[in-house]
Amino acid sequence: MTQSPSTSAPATAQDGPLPRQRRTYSIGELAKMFEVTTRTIRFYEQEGLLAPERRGQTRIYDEKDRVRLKLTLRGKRLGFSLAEIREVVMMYDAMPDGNRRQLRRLIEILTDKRRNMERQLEDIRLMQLELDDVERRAREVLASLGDSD
Amino acid sequence: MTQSPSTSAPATAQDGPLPRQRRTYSIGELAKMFEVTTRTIRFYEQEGLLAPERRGQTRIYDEKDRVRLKLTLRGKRLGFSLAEIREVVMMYDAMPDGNRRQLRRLIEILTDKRRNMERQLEDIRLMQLELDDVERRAREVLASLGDSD
DNA sequence: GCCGAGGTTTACGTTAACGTAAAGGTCTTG
DNA sequence: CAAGACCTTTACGTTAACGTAAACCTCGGC
Repeated sequence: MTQSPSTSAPATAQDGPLPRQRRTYSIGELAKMFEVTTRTIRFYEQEGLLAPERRGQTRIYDEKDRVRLKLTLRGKRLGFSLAEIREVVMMYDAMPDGNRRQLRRLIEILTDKRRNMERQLEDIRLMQLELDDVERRAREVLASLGDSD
Repeated sequence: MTQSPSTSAPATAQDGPLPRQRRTYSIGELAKMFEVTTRTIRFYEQEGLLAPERRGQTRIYDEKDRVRLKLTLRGKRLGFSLAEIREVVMMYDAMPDGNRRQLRRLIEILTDKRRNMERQLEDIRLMQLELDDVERRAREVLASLGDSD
């Protein structure tokens, strides 16, 4: 299958209106899309963060999988471990029939993450000031280098 | 030395005005202050991020060291590797007598970090929205649990 | 004089998050 | 039908950032 935005099926004429967003993806497509390796994606599955369907051996990812991968990678960029991400993701999935204790626990976790975000915001603000400062100084020194060097 | 905010010296009466902020810290003090282990602090030194003085064997940290540790930990929280942090820190130190190439390189790195910060800001914004959403749903489900369970 | 609370070095262990390699299956295109 | 371009599993390797343990020094107080 030498590339070709994989639609789920050839779609015969009588299929009628496609069942709302029936797009699917191969592992390679997702990998390119998010600039990660296929290894990474398989690893995330192994860690319980993804659960694509299979056509034979081959993994078939749908829109939901893509979104989940996107969220996972975003979480990673923010310094969350895969375990943390999985915890939220799994609880989110189990929500509909979750009991009180689980739901409260979920909300607790979310509150915690939010605190984390707040701190990061502050860290970023401070770090930006630092960077500004360092760059300003660097430019000063650079400017003062009339001809020497 | 059963704890006692280590001042550098007993400071005899004739010392005159203390040479601007002469406070020093033991490794244990810093560890508590930043909630890390002493192992971590020694490790950072080994990685070239700190270079405290020695009184005999013992490490003596001053204000500059403390600030550097603070910045290092902040960088870590933002997902920078120690190598990245060291790169900036070392270039910053070498700045005064840095040549053009080095300075330009430093500015380049800073610009890169800044882009990183921008992305993180966006990521946080999005993540906060996600968290809001998940929590809202969780509370809904929780509220709908009149008496069952 | 020794005990406890600090400090030190050396060195091996651990964990997360993949990388990398081998060996093989399945299309499809020249 | 052979060559690519994909996909698969299995399994060992790697790196960063410490943790943990052992064995030691040193001071101030009782």
